[in-house]
Amino acid sequence: MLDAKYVRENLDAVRAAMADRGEEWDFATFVHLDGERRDLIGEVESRQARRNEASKQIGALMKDGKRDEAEALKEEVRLINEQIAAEDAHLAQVEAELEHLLLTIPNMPHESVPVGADETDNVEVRRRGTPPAFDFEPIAHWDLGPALGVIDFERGVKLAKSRFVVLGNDGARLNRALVNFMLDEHAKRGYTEWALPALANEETLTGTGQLPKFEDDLFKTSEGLYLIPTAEVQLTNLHRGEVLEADALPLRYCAYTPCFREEAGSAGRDTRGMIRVHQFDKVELVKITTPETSFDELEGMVGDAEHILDALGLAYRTVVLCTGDMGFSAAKTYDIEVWLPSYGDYKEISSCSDCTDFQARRAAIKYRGGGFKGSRLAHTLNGSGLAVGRTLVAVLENYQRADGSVLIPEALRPYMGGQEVIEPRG
RNA sequence: GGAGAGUUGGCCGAGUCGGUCGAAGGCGCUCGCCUGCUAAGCGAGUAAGGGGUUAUAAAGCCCCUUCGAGGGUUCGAAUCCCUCACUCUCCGCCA
Repeated sequence: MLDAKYVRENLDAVRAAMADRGEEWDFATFVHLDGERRDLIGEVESRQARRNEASKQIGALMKDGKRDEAEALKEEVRLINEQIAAEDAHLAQVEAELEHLLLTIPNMPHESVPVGADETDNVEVRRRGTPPAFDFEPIAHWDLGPALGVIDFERGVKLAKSRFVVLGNDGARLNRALVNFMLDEHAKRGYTEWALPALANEETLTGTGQLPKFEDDLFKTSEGLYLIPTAEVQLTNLHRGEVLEADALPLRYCAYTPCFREEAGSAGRDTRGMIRVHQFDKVELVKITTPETSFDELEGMVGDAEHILDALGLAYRTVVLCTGDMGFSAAKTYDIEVWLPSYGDYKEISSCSDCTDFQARRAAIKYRGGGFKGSRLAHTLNGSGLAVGRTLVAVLENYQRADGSVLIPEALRPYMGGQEVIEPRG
């Protein structure tokens, strides 16, 4: 959420930013509601001030036994209250509309973000590793997985519905190895690990920006709770409504959770395999920091995510998303894309964003003690480190061999009981 | 799921026959004084959000709201009434 005052005082800049994002937003209604709100507040408050004054006088008069004078004042206050009630109702309606409007405007892109319309305008910042050169025709994971007995698409559909998958045998074990490997590596780099609820309430999802605008992307329970689409939601909201101490920052958190996405609107995209599914595992990184260090922390977070790919020996490239491709809450986002032979291209495996104070304002995450009076909004960052399902896919596809087996990257072997190869079933 | 107790400022904790309570006291924190260093001591300040004022710097000043949330009674509610949420204790159930 952007600050109403900021929008009011920087209308042109915000308009330009929304144009860069390719976003429509109702500026005219905002200006109207914002002005109306302030007018109403002025009126209501001056009446309240008069009422408070009169009430004090009544108290004093009653003490002095001047009943008649007190009664006259009581009558005046009754009238004032009627006026206040009417104006208050109007004000509440205006504020609700304004609030809703503000909750639907995306974050301002950082000045370093390239302006562009869509993913073709993203800018590559680095490329590491070399895609494997196969002396045989590599098999896509949607064929390789079932052949190895490690991925079962049909049974995922049977148990739940389409776009759910089952991992079995060495696949289940590899998945667990990846989770543990990632968490251990991030712990070494200063991230504190958390275990979190897989469900979250409306306030939590509003805090990080999924609600109210993107409810269609979420699974919702009959009790009004939502299945989390990412651990970012929980890690960031851990400190919702809190005032943190400046010297405790930055907070660096990580967590493994399952993630649930309705994937509404993506029918027909990545339909084969387990690239886009309703439930997947992810290790998430979140930082809460100060405005001064936030963009440095973003660079560090990207490095932490890339480290996992380096350690697994997977080829990848890192891109800065342009204004038109960035997510709702982000001021700047780096995507890390891993090489997938089945796509013959790099495919997103991590997305690291600096949300500046956008989520902090929604979630009231503040800090104090930074050499200023009172408290200020913190900055929040989040990044995948990494999407486990896609990492598993990348390992299978990139480490496959001519005989149909898959070599296990050395870094993972300690997590697989020393196992070095996944052999075809049978 | 049933019964009872509770929910006050960064933290702890006073505060019910309704007004002088945004709220005693303590801790913590900030500034100043004192002090060979440290410790202790002394003085002042220290909730949040919003509106206005000012030069759309900072500070200040004025006003409004907020004592879990929402509603009610009243000229006036932290204090009385109702509903809900959460926490704790006991019982039940259970991995």
